[in-house]
Amino acid sequence: MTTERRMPRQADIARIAGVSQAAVSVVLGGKQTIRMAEETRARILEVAEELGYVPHPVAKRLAHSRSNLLGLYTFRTAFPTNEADIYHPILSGVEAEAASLGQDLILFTGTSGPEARQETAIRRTRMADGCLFFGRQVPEAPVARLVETGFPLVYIGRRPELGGRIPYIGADYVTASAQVLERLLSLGHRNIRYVREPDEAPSSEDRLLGVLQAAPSTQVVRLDGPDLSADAVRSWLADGVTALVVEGTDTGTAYRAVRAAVDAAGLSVPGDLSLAVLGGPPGVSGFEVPMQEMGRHAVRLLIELITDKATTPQQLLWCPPVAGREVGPPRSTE
Amino acid sequence: MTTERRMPRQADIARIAGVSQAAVSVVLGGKQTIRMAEETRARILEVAEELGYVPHPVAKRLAHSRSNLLGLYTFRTAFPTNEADIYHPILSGVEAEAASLGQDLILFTGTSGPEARQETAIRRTRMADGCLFFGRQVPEAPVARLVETGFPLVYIGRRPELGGRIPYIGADYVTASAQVLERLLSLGHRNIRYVREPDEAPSSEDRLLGVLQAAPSTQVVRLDGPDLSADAVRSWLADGVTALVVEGTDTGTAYRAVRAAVDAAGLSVPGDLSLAVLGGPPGVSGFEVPMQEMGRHAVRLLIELITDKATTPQQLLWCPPVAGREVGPPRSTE
DNA sequence: TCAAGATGCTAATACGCATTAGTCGCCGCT
DNA sequence: AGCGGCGACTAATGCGTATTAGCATCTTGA
Repeated sequence: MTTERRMPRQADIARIAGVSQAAVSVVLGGKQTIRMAEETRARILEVAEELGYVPHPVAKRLAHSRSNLLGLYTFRTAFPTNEADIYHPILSGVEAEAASLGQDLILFTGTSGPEARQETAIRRTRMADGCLFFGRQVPEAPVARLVETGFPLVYIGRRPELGGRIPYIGADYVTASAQVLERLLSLGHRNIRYVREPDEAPSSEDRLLGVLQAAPSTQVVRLDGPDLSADAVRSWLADGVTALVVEGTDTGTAYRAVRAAVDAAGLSVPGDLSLAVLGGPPGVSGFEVPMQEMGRHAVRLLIELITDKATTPQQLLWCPPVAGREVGPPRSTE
Repeated sequence: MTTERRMPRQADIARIAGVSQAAVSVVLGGKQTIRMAEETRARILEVAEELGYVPHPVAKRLAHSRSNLLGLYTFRTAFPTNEADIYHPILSGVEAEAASLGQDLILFTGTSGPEARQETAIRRTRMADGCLFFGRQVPEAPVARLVETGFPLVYIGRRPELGGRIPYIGADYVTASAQVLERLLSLGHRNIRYVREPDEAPSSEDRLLGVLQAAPSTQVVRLDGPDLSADAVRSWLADGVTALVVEGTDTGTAYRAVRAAVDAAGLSVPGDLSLAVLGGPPGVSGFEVPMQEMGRHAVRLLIELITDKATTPQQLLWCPPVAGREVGPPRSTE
């Protein structure tokens, strides 16, 4: 036996309190710019309380164009069944920051499907005040449309596309990578090998840049699959290599491959060989990608864009170095 | 140099195509009840495509239609930093089903904060076409309001509150628990002890009901903290107990406590003692709570409620039994 | 030839709120 | 007396869509 009565609206309050709907809006909206007799204000508040008035969020949004909703476009599922979820910390940061700023989040589904579905999902993006985009993909046409119409969006991860007009929060891989190499150099390593993932991406280029900047003589090897043979590692060692630096990514495949090969070759780390990862699992020598912080900053930047207060729409965050146990002085080759 | 053009609306399409806004709405809305010349319809669609028209979801929703947005109210953070996240599989199911039904999700933030904030968050719930609620908490007043005004909502987990008017998707703990006990009985166990969590909840009562239904002579013990002593377990064994059944919950504290105590007592499982959990970690003897399925069903039920097609607004799902390695025949006490 | 019905569309309005541009009465001042 | 100004409010409008009632115009059939 549902009562099925309507929710009270401002008009109801107005009728009972004997004022206009506008008066109700003014009082409940807490506007100080408009004067209202203390008595009337009190009466309105009283009636509102009595009726259990709750502003209708949709109407509110339609009227003043802010919904306090931020979009989340993940290009994949936001709650993957897969345990090792690299985005999780970012999302966690996003949620925390959004909560503290009073913003709710819209999760767009169908972002991982075929291109046609993806595109309709990108359109739906507009129902939020602005949208966060995750990951490496940039569907140029639809994203360009968003950017051009001034729709606030922030990518997580550096994006040079569209002539550099895409706002983003990235990590400063160049500096962080350079620092890792500098540390190796200062420990005495002179023959260092850098192992890249097969994949290309700005974050990948940035790491390489940092590596070569700090240690131009570094030899670069590109993995062509998810595996690396123990023999390959042995031959590097024979060439005098004393340290391996591995690209770290979402999937961490390169690190796993290298680690497996090194173990298979029966080498001790860092006794026989130092090993560093550029943005790897927590605790491993190299540096850490500040995931949570990226999420938080992305939300802050997005809000700035929404409120037209953005100062720097493209920011790179500092990655804290990790000493770890995988790096040590080179084995004396004498 | 942003173009800063407004998003096109129906009125823009109407002007260009030389028809009324209503005509545009009719055509784009796919209404068959209203006749429209094939030519006009084509023209409108063409213009819409050209302008890249996207319906304004908020306006759509205000105008008594659907926005294809489902709310998610978690009473805690949706992306906890904590690794062991019991809700994750549910959320994963929700997301998958929502995606396949073309629904996006709104994550309400601030749902774990102080009561006042929680209440404003519950209000915001109306932004969506309907909302999923997670967990044990039922803030009676605001939820009653939602239910009474006919706002579609579905709880995940059985909820007897509000005179049983809350729609939910739960798990059939009674049957599942009874089956576990029946198995123990059929293996020959006669002296069984049931270990409950300190906490009370419908799901907790259900399990107890099932236990006593299948094996009325079962002794019930209630934990009063997160720990259990090895001595307690030893004394049970001395009393002739051959099997322990443990309540399983979100946190899994009871199971961990019992497992620790049994190990500390130096007992082998199931050699000395059989051990079963009512809804525990995957693979452990007892039964499994179909998390993913609950998520999926909840979404389906919510959609049914939204479209007024709900047949059974309260459903309990079957929990698959898990044989596992922790249950065996009782030790011959001769 | 004219009523009845079909066809193709539009005008008007609702949804619930925020906001802007007033309106109205009254007081103080010259 | 007349004017400015202020305090306290309201009327009107917009936000972008969906829906309903209804209006021309065109076919038909008798």
